[in-house]
Amino acid sequence: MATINDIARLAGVAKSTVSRYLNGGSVSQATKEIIEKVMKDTGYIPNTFAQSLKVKKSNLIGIIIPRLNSYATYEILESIDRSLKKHHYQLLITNTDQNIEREIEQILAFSKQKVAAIILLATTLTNRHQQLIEALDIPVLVIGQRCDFTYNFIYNEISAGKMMAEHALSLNHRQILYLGVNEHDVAVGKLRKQGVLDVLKANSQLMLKVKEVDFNYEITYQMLLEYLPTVSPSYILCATDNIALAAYKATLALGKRVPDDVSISGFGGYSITNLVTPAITTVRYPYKEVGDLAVLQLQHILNGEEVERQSILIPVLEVKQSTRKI
Amino acid sequence: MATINDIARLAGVAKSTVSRYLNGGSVSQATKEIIEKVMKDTGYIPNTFAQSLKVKKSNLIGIIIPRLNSYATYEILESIDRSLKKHHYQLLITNTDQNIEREIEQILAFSKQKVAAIILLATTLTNRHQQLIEALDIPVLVIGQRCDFTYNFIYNEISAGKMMAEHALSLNHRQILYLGVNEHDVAVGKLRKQGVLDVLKANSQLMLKVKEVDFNYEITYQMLLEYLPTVSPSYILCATDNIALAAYKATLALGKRVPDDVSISGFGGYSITNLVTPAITTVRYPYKEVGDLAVLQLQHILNGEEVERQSILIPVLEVKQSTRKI
DNA sequence: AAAATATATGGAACCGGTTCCTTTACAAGT
DNA sequence: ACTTGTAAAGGAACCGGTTCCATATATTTT
Repeated sequence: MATINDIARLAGVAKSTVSRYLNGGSVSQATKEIIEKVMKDTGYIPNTFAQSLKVKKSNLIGIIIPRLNSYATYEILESIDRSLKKHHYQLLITNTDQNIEREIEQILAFSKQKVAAIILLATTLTNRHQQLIEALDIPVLVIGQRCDFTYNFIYNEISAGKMMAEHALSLNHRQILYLGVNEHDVAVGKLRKQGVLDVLKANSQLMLKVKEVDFNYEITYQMLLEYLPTVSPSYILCATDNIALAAYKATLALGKRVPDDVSISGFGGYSITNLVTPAITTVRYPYKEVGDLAVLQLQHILNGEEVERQSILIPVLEVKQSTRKI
Repeated sequence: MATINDIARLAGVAKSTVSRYLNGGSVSQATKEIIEKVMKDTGYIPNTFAQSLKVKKSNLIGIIIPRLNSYATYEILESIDRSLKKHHYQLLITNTDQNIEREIEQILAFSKQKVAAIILLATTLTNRHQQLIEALDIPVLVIGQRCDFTYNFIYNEISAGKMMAEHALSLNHRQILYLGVNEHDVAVGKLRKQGVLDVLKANSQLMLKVKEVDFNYEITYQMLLEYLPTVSPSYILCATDNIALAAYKATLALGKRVPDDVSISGFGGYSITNLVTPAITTVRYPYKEVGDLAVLQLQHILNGEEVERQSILIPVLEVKQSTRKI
C-alpha cells in the first residue's frame, strides 16, 4: 500500500507538498500534475488513522443501540443514518443487547476510537453512566430517557400514555388489560405506564388488569396464549407495537376477532403496524424527526454553540382499525 | 486527555515501559503498581488511531448494506453482529440506499479506515467493483450474489424458485401470478425468477402472468391495488416476503380472503411472515447461519488460510397458512 | 565465584499523515 | 536598482502509540 512518502519520492517532491496538494494548499500547476499522475498510478489512498491522529478528530459518530431486533431501533437508525450522511459523517453502530456492562464498555471503546460524538438509545442510566460520560470529552446525546447530566431527547411518555388511555375510554371500553414492560426501562416501563394508569384509575368503574410482558415478540406471544383466557378483556392496551402484534396474534390464535371481540393498541408507530390487517391503532413517536434533530443538535454542540440540554418530542395518536367502539 | 507520555512522566518511567505494561511485556510488580495508579488517577484511555497506525490493523469490520428498510438486511445484520462480537470485532455499518456510486465510495472509505475486512450485501456487481476490490489489500466477502473475483456466499436461488413453484402446482393452482423485481438484482431478479418460471413453463396448461414490482412495500402495494383486479390469479407467487406482505394487504383491501380466495407466498423467511395471520408460506433463507459462517470464513481468511471462494447455502420451503389446496 | 541467562528498563526509530517555519525565486512597487 | 510581497517548496517537529535494540540488574548454572 502506497503512503504519502512513496508519492513524494516518486513525484520528486517533499511529503509536505503532497499533503498540501491533498488539503488545498498552494502547489504549482506543474507539481499538481505530477502528483496527480503518481497517485493515479499507485492507487494511493490516505490513511485515516494517521490523519485523525494528527488532526485529533474523526468523522465517526458512534451510536449505541439496546437491541437489534426492534422496529423502533430500525426507524431511528434509518433516520439518523440518512441525516448523518448528508453531513458526511459515518455511523458506527453497535448493539449491546440491553447489557449495561457492554454499554459502558462500548462508550469506552468509542472514546478510544475518538468518535466525534456518541448517541445513546438508552434504557437505563446508572451512576456509572454518569461518571463515565462526565469524564469523557466527547459529547453524548441520549435519546429516549430523561437524563440530567448530558444532552437528551425525550418523548413525552406520560402524555402519550394518557392519550391512549383516553382513547380506550372514549370507545366505551371498561374491561382493559395493560401489557407493560419491566420498569428498568424508565421511559417505557414507568412513565408510559404511569400516563396510562393515571387516566384509567381516575375512572372507578373500570375492570383494570396490569401485566408485565417482554419486549420480545415470541416470549410475549407464548405468555399471552396462557394468560389471555384467564382475563378476557375487551381492550388490550400494549406498551409497544411489538407487544401489540403479539397480543393480536395471540388473540386470533385463541379464536377471537380483532377488533370485533377485542380492541388492541400499541405505542411507537412502527411501519409494521400498517402491514397487518386490521392496521393497529398506535401512538406515533416522531422517530423520523429524531434523526434530523439529533444531527442538527450534534452539529451545534460540536461547533461549541450553546444548546438546550433537553428537548421534548411530542407523540401523536393514530387511530386505525384495531380499536372500535362498543 | 492524558496520553501515554503523561502516564510515563507521572509514573517516572519511559513510555516504552508503559506500552509494555499495556501489552503484557515484562514489567516489575512495583512499576506495574505505580503505572496502574497513575492510569486510574488520570482516567487514561489509549488512542486506537495511534495504535492502529503502528500495528497496521484494526478490529473493525465494515459492512455495506443496500437498504436499511429491509427485513432481510436486519436478519443478516443481527446474525453477523452477534457472531462478530464473540470475536471482539466491531461492526461498522453503512447504508448505500442501493446507490452504486455510494457503494464504491464506501468501499474506499472503509479501506482508508483500514477495516480488517469488508462484507458486502450485494445487489449488482459491476466492473468497477471488480477493479476496486481486486486492487484492495483487504478481503471482501460478498453475500447474496455470485461473484468470481472475491469470496462470496450465495443462496441457491434457482432451486429456491423451483421449490416454491412446485409447491404452487402441488396445490393444484393453475392461475398463477409471479411478482418479481428488477433484474439489476441478479440473484433475486433473475435467478429466483428463472427457477420459478422453469417449473411453471414446463406446465403448459397454466395461466401464468409475470409482473415486475418494487422492493418497497408501499410502492408495490399501490401498484397492486390497480393491477390485481385486472388479473385475478388464484396464487400470487411473490419474489420476497415484503412483496408478499404487500400482495396480502392489497388482496384484503380488494375484498378477497387469504388463503380462501387467493394463496400467497414469499421468499426470505423474515420473522415478520409469522406475525401476520395467516402466516405466510415462504422459502426460508439461512440468514441466521450466514452470520456465523461469514465470521468463521473471515477469520480463516485473515489468518492467511486457504478457503473456498464460494459457499452455497440452501434455502428450505416453509409451508404455512397463506397457501391452500384447491 | 565466575559465567550464562533472564528480567526490567530506557532510548530511539517508526507508523503516515499535518502543520509550522524557513528558504528560494520571482514579480511588483517606488 | 533596491526593497517588499507572495507563491512554491522543503525540512522538521509532532500526533500517540509500538517495537527493536542496548544496557543494567537480578537470578540461575556450573
